[in-house]
Amino acid sequence: MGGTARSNAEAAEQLRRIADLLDVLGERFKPEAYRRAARSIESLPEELARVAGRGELESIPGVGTAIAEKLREYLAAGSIPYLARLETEVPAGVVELVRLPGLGPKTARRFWTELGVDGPAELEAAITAGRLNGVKGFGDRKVELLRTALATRATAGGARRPIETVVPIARGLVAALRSGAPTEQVEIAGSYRRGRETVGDLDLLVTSAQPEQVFDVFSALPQIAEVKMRGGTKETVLLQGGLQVDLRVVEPAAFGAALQYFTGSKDHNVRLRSLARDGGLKVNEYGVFRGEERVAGATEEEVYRSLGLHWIPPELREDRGEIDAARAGPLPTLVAATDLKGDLHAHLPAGAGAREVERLVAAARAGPLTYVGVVVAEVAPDGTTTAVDPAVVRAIEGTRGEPVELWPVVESGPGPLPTGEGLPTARYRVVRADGPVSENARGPTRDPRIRVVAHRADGGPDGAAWTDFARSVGAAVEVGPGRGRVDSTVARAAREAGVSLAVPTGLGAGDDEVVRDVSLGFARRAGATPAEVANTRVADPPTRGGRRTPR
DNA sequence: GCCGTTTTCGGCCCGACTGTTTTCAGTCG
Repeated sequence: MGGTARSNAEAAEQLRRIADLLDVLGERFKPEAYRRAARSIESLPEELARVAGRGELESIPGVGTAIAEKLREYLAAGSIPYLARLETEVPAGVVELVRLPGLGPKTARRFWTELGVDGPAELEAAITAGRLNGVKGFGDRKVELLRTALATRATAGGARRPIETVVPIARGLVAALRSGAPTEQVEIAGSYRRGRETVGDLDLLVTSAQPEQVFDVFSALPQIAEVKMRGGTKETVLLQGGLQVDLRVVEPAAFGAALQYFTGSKDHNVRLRSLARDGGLKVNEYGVFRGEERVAGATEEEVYRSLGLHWIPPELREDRGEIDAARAGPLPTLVAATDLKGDLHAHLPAGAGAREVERLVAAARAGPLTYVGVVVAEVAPDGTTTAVDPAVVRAIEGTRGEPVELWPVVESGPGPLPTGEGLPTARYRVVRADGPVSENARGPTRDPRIRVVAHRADGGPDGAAWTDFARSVGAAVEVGPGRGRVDSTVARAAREAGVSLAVPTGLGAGDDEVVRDVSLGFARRAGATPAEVANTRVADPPTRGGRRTPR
């Protein structure tokens, strides 16, 4: 395979380009079909080529005969002739026009076909030359909006960002609305609530008897850079830093319906609404209706119940079979913060002494956690070892039998552990997936003391190889944010292969709760129950073969 | 282009907001 790998992400990108082009060509339903297939492929837990190898492309939701054929072309040749043909029909600049805020496919097509304007630069020139004056549908205000869109396109903050960077911002906004505005309920909906790895914007939902006052307070918050739009029930703003936030005010009787609606995902909602239609009901953000009568709306539970479904945790609302499951019976209870009884992998700050050990114990006790695996020595890829101060090791060992036990841990790469390097005695190993997990690396690594496989490093093995490795040594896979994150897709594949997950609690990290909650979100998106998470167990969890390490 | 415990054809979620509008089209989420 020359050049870039034929990744699922790249295949999805090809389908999205087809969708964009079809949009401009005025197709009605095809673009959404291609985008739905793209989303589906992106969240696939395995490589497209393997699915294709089994002849199962058509079993991917949203992929039918035509798209499957295009995917096969892509896998074989790295390109799709249909896409190439569309690209000759539509100038590239016209697709760029659609990316400008407030400008959609209809307008882009008009610019292109009626005015010969086929790109942002050409549009800029046309505006300057006054060629839009007198064109139907383009008054002064509209032209001004286009000018602004063109001027800000380079600095658009529209990209999705990692959820862990958005959590502190979101919590600040919620706190401000709860304390400073006349609100009753305040929740964040959208992909944030679904715990997605990345967040494109924030959807805030509140109930209030005085929407105008809520908008006034919100508009005046110091973190808000610009109010983009404000109506009677919703307001859209841009924060400093470019994150877009939509705030909606609804009445209490509709709060559950609105929360459900704005939590999504889009595919989940589409399926839910067609299910409702089949049952003679209508679902919108105000409730579930039979004719004029509202039969549900105040809580999410009653919305789902009125459709004959058990409540579905937000993290599972991706139209991957959860609706059928919720019709058949209650869904499994997913792991939650209160289930976590310990942390298998924590670090002390560099140069830590006995005081930092005490601080860690106090933080764990507040958790409340009963054990913490603390890294006392790290082996770098070149074999050099960095160990904590011997006094710290003694302090850690001194917690044996205490309400919070600290367990000394060695962290290394996947190879065999160097011997005679002055390593402190460790209870178990945390392995960084920072090198190739080949057979000859795995063989000598068969070490029953490997408990956690963590930190997928850049350039390290992919999620599947890593999961295989974890299974082969009987270890749990650590999920969570950050560089080399293990996202919910990898975690789901691991869980389905029978591998336990480890959820970091963030002890010793800057903001404990953010790391813990984001990691929990990934585990929940993977469908993990408490029993499938290693650090929900109270005692020292069993290693491979169900044995317990000697205590 | 996809999809089907009413369907292999005829559907495809639905409402808020804006601008240029005297009744609606386009965009967005």
